Amino acid sequence: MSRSAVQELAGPVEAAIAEVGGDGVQARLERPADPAHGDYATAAALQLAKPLRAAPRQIAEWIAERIDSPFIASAQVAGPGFVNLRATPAWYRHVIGRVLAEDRRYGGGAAARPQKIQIEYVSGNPTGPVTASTARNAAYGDSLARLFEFAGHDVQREYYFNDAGRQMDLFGASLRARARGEDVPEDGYRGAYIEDVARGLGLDPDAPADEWRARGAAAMVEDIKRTLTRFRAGFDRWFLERSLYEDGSVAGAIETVRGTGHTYEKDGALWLRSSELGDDKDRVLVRSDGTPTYIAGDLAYIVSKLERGFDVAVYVLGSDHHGYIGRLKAGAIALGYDPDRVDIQIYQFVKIVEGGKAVSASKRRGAVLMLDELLDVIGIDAARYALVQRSHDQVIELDLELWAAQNAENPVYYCQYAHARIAAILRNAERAEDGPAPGWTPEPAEVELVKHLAEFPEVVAEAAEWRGPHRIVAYAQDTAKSFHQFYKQCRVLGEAPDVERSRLALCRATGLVMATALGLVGVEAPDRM
RNA sequence: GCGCCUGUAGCUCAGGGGAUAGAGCGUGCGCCUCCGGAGCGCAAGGCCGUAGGUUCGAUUCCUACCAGGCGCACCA
Repeated sequence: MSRSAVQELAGPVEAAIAEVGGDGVQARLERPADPAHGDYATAAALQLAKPLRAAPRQIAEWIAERIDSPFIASAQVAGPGFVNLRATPAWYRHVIGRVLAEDRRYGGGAAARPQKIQIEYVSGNPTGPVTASTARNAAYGDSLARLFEFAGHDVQREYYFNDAGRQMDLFGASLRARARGEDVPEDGYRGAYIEDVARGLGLDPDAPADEWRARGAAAMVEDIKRTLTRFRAGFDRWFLERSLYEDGSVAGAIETVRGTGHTYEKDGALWLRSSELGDDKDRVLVRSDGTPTYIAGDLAYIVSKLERGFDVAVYVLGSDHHGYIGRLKAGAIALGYDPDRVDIQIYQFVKIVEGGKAVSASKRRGAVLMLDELLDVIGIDAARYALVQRSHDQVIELDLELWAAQNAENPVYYCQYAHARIAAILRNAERAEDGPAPGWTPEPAEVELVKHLAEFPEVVAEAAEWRGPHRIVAYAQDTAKSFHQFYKQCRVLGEAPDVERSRLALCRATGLVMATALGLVGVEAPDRM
């Protein structure tokens, strides 16, 4: 783990804060709204006013005069008690040097506390192809997993196939009915793909429903894996719910919660007393007919996850499943685990529109946009970018026309274009650069760009901690903007040797960071477009 | 009724206690003798849903209310 370049500025400031009696108070450097105020600023003096019983501006003076660092050119008190800092050219050169030295590792390994994290995402019944709505789960979950890994956590990605239960029986029955030319059962699956799948299996229409179910599920599992791979959503393990029943895990989990005293019997069923553990109501674990509910399976799965040695199990679920939070946490407690080890992330729905008209609907009724179709229309990069650029707890609208456009209206190209431009400059350079020249002093556009590069490690750490990969997209967009401005204002090739060399180094450093950032959300950083 | 999420520019949305609230798209006006114009600059456009509270300081945290989305099975 490495301190970010911004923290290298904060260090001397914190030392000064400690000297004036603010031991342990963080500098928390921020960019002043007005660049005329300086490069970074700390509001620590304002927070110290009360404990130190002194005027904030006075404290700021004390801090400012004690700051001593080769990377800080000046420290000035301003406003109610801010200390405004100006970085030295040496710091800017240092930042570029660090990015180049750390290469694609730059920005990574910043997790405050590396953990073993298991992340389960997408997951669902293998009753049909992956839909475009589910794509948000895949884009978000996969980006989170990439972020965790990059931040320094040990990550396992898992897909949980709900291949047991009534939905699967309905799916099998629907396939069989279609093959026999009959109407699908009530509540059955009516999507157009059902007929294709039924035909593709080449099974005797009169084969037992069980066989239709098993063969259909196997085919859908393969189809789901193929589509997700195409979408660059990777998994280390494909877990089958059925296995939990077959190896006795479900029975074992039921015994465990019985043993901890969090169950009771009523109306011939076994209930989990979840209402006392934070859930809104009690839940049936074993039906009066003796069969376990899906909750029993969920409990067994929690045991499976946590007993495999993960510190935390992250679940990525759609907003229609938000009721799971209370249920799963209650289950974890009943099983004797710390509920904080179950980390449930809920993402809101995607409204897919085309020309202002909604195109998404339920899978069971058919007329649904599938992920493969979405990718055919707008491409993988645009789909990943569009689905992860906004906070996961924000309902989003995905306009097919906008994202399919091969022009400047399409936001994904803005970032990619910056990377391609950099690649073009590096291609055209006549000699390899070797870091910024020793006496180089950056111009304003360069200052701005380097600051962005310096802040990347913190952005990564925060994005991972807050489970918000959209911050990476926002960062990539900001950095791209900063580069485009630099490109316009500062010519690279053909300038004086020291300037050219330094700017080439800055270009290469920016290209590296852009590629890393886009890679974290599964978007490619092309050298040519 | 209860619970979760959300109300910020014309539209889609960033902003996880700090100074004059931002971006993309859209609108208007400019910028290619030079590294890729999928770009850059300038301008217009905001009671940050409403009302209270905490704080030196609130778009940010808390409460209530209003509005929208999603849920509240012995289905998964």
